[in-house]
Amino acid sequence: ENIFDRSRMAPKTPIKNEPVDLSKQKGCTPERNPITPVKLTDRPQPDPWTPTANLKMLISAASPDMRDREKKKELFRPIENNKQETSDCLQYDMVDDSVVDEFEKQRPSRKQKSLGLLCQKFLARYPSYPLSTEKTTISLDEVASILGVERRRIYDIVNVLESLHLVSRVAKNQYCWHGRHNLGQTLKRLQEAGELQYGELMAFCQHKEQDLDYTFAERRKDTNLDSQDRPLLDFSEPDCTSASANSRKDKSLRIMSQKFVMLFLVSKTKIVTLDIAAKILIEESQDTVDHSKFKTKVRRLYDIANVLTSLGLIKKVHVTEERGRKPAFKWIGPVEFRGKREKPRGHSPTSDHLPEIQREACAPYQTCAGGKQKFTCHASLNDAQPCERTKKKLLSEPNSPHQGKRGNYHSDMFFCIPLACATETILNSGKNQSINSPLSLLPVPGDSDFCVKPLPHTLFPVVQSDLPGLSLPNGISSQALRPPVPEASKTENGKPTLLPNQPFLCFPSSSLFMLCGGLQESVLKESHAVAGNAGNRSAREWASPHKAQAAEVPVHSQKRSSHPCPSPCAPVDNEEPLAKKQPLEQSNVPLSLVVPKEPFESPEAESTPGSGSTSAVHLEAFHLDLTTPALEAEDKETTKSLDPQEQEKASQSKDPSEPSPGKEHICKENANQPFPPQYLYVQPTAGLSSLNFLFSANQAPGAVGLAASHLPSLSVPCVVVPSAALASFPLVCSPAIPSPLSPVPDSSFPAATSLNLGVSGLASTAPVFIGPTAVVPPKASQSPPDPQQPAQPPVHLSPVLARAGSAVKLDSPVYMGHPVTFLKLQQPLTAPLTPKSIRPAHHEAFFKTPGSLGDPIAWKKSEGIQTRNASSVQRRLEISTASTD
DNA sequence: CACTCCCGCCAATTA
DNA sequence: TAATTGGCGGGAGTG
Repeated sequence: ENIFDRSRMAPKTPIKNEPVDLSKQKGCTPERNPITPVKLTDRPQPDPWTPTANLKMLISAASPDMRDREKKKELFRPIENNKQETSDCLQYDMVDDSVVDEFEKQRPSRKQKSLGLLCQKFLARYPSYPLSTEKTTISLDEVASILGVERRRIYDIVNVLESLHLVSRVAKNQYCWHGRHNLGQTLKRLQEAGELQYGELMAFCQHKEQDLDYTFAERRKDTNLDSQDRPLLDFSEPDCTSASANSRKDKSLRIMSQKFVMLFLVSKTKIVTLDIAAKILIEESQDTVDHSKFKTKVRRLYDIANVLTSLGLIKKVHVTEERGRKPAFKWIGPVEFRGKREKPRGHSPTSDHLPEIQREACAPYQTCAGGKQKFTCHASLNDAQPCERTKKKLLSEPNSPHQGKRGNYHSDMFFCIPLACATETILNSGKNQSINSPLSLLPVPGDSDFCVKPLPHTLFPVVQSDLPGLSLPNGISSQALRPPVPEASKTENGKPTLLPNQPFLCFPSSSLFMLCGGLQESVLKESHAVAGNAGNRSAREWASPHKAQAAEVPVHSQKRSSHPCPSPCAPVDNEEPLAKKQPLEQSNVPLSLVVPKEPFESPEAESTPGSGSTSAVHLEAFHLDLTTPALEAEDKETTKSLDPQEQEKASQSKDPSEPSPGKEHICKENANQPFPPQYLYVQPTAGLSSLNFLFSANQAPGAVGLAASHLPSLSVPCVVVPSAALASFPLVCSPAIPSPLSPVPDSSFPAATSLNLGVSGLASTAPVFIGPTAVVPPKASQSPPDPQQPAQPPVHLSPVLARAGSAVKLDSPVYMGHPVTFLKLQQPLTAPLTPKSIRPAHHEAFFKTPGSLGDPIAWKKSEGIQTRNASSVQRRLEISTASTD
């Protein structure tokens, strides 16, 4: 283990010494002895101190120069070096502070011992942007002794840094320092993941914090899913990670850290209050939040916040709310990640980084996939073969036990993220650009498949058989997913008319998105014009990622450290859409928490993306499966529920408008459809796998019994589409209503959707949208009735569905005509956001929905993963039901 | 008193 | 079994 250190260690060590001093900089005078400063004050005191001091002394004597030199060397880069150097200088200065320290020494105040200060010292020892070539190893023992603290403290720091991939565990006692080169990507991923998981929540929070809290509690179950999500977060680093290292289970601190960061990234205001964060982060299933638990969570958040503060990512602030002033933290780090701001230099991807880089750039998906394939799939979306692979995998794997495993990693989850991104975009969509990308995103996953495939096909009668797959839990996810894919392909092939016959369709989250996208079309269009192709791509990629996720799901990922993928999506995403999107989104809301994005966004994008993401996260397996299907659906799905998928596709195709290019094809085809079919679309909830179902207004409800078993039986025209990427399956019920969508201008998506559906076959009159997405509202408004009806059916279908129904009820009150809301969610995403236009409504809707969601929770618990899936589904359902209107 | 959050026990995991 | 990790919460420092 030490080996690594050897070469570098020497130099570094010295450096470290200096750093110590740094912490004190504030103090004042610069003096040389770094050692003295902080530590002295701290307690390490006598003993430790001495030793440390000695070391420092030695270092200072000899090393200072060494260190500098070395650093300089490392720093080769001009620019970065400059910065670093500067920092170094600072450090030195810090050291100098020793004088001041002396004063302080006498009384080591608590502050001096703070984790934040300790973290600063720790960070001072390493370059923010280390040369790629050089790997810096960190010896915990060494650092602990140098900094004069117990090792336990170092763990606190390292765990948080690890969550951001600034370091990775190489071996026992050994961590590898990566610096901030990939911070941008990591943040991006987190943002994406956050969108999926927390988008909804954020929205809620904004509206009703308290409610949210409750919601959260309810969702906690879902949260479990979150745990699964973790993986997502964990992007392990390729290089350093040692398989062994990862093992630890969950590492709450790591996960919490990532989630906490996600909240900031998802929050429009970039301000997160501790209490809200704690509530959101309390994963446990327990509804009741123990006060003690809450306190513990808050303690941890402080620990994390201190580290993040030291990293310059957040700062402490106070939010004055009605109830009073609350401690909060504001994100002051980068908001846009494309460029990876953090990485100043164009650092070459050096050895260490390379892997990651590659991942990011090209392979990211693969990487993530841990199951590389997954990513591949992603890519594959573009490439036929890969996709197929993924599909296969999905098919096979998904079914396999793994599904749920989180083990796999989160990375998978990440994949999902793309969706999230999309969502975000959507949110932003208000803004065209962003929107475009989002749309594209949404569509992408499925799109490519869908689009490619003839939308028309999509409509084939739903195969009930497919439904089975849908059946909740395990089977469902995998199956469902699978089917979709095949279907998609099939759709292309030919099963065009699904819709007509089928009462309802289940769309993979992706599909949903698609739908949403449709709604957003307008937006998309706008944006697309700009982004157009690019958007499509992104979409594809995303889609593929989803698939990948699905695929990956089965695969386990590495343990914590391994993160496979550096966010595949990121690369792509970052580029166009994301950047655009994000900015927009954020800007919007002032709320303390994340606020929902723009109304539009919320609706579609979110729904879709969110669902996808969510599902991915939570359900992973399920979602994955589902998603996969969508994407890959062709292969798999065909077998199973191709039809549904197709429908979904169709629906997607509807969406296509949004999606950009590829999708558009589909869309066009779909477009043919006169208009939105009526259906209810249920967004998948945020993180979880959500199943999106489209119910034809007509059939709606009852007819469709979604229950897994039912589905098949249902001869209904339902189509279940696996959400391609995500697991979530949005449900759409097409009521027979016609117009709801049309009204929805904003939500082009809905409209589009409806159209598609209608065209596809659903004759349902009024389309109802149920779903998190905002889209719904418009539709909903128009077709108020639907929601309920649809809801009922769902109930039949599966518990989930039922819930959905129930949820719907709940929702209904909330929304006025909006159907909305989604269910899911704990963290999910939520799509909550619905479209901007919707916003007001959305907000409410969301909230309300959540309430409805509560029921779902129960379900969730019922079964782990499955539950999750179900939950998501349920949620969706609920959403759908809710509002009708 | 409320907010922070240090400290370190001790369980879970590893080696 | 010993060592490493890290969850957790008592309770102290600060304002």
